[in-house]
Amino acid sequence: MENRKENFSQWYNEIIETAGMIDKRYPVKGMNIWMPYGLKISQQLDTFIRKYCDSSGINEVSFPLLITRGQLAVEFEHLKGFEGQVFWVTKGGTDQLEEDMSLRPTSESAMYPMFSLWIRTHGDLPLKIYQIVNVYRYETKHTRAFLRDREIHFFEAHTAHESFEDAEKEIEEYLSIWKEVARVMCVPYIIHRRPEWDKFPGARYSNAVDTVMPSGRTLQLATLHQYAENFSKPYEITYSDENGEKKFVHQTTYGMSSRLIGAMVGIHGDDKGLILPPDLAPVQVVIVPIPSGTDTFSYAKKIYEMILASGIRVRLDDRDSYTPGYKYNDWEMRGVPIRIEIGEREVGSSSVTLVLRTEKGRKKVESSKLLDAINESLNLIREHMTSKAIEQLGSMLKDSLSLDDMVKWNGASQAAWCGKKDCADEIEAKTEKICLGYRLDIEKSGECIVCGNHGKLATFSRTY
RNA sequence: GGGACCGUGGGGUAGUUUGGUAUCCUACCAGCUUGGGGUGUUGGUAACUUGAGUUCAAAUCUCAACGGUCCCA
Repeated sequence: MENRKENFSQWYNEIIETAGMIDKRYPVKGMNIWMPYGLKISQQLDTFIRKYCDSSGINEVSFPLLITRGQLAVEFEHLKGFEGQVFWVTKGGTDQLEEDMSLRPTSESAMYPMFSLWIRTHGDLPLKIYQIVNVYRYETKHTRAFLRDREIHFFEAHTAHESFEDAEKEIEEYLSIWKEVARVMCVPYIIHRRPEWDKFPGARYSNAVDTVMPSGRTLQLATLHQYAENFSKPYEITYSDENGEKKFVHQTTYGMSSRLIGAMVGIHGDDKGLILPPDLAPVQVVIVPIPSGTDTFSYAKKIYEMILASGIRVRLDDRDSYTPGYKYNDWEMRGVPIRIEIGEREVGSSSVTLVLRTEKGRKKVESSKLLDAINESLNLIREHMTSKAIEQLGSMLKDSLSLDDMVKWNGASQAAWCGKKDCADEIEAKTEKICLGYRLDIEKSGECIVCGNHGKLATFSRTY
């Protein structure tokens, strides 16, 4: 296993394959196979996302994959923002299609023509839907599993509202959903208002949730967009208000992707491999029996049944061809939060030995108190992971007082910025760091690090 | 968008400079052994990305495609 700190990129590439999350050998660039372990993690996360959306009154739908050229071209900025990274279907069988169709790069242009049919009156509003589907982007260079794929496992929520204010409230609501998602991932984050030139194509404004990877590059985890009437006008999504007046709806979107998985891998892992948050780990507890003269296996099986009955995701590693030591390393590499060792000592004393992935050392627990001990340990692991990740994020974010400071610092840099593109461009030219925008979760003003005019706290970094 | 490097059994590699018999580790299969931190041992299976070119002869040289990795905008 590569050293995570010194060679993060290689470590990352290696662990996602050896842990059995994906297989990168599929012969299409940027499209990988989700292997069972990786898929389970992703599905587990989707389950939480669905739960939070459903309880927030956003309903799941599923739109077709193909979008006609005509649909895509309705909103000019939107089309322009995506042209160059769209996959096109131009043939059906041997016939040229009358109209080319794109593999959705995102679903605005698929959904909004339908919105204009579905929405008639203010009684139809708000309309709130989401889907979890694959989207396609023709990245020509440097694909990277989970972080920059051509086929992307994607969550997108779309809402339509009567007023701008209602839409603004929805964006607040998105943020509370995000906080729940971040909590189960144990991933800390910072929030930005993206600069004008970097907002989503067609949006009024874009807010983004970012985090910092151990490599010092920032990673965008989620985006929350205010569209106002920018899409409802070209797509003619209107409703009649109480006075019978025709009005355009105000829209928002919320997007997340498998980058979340990449973030978890990168942020929590160590030189031994993955460390998975208890809520998302496909296996929360693994039992390793240690063969000996006495029958340790039946006892291990009993313990297994007991844990299983309590609803905890448990696995009994009864593989005969591997030694206990091999299994310890194997499950640690896969990031299983808790390991239970059962040998003749445990059988004799009616206990088990507990090992936490986030801690050194072993604990002996009486089998009668085991379930409580497991639940406590899972909580402890959540706390360990969260606090360590927060500390790590803090250490990757540094205030800079000059461009020289910024150049010297390998992580993300924070500085006051006046908001002008010229200044951001100069920072980028001299430091190779991109402007992520103003911090939305911290209010702080100061003199722009470039021009000295009034500015607010912003983040600059290399990005994924 | 520009540039560099790379592609050898399932994974990691030696061999490429100087063209000629493909190395080792790991994994896998069979057996014995072992088991509280990656058991040991014996035997076996398995590879030169693809296409075109140069040549008596190409993993090795040339060109292209595809794929991978990194750096710079």
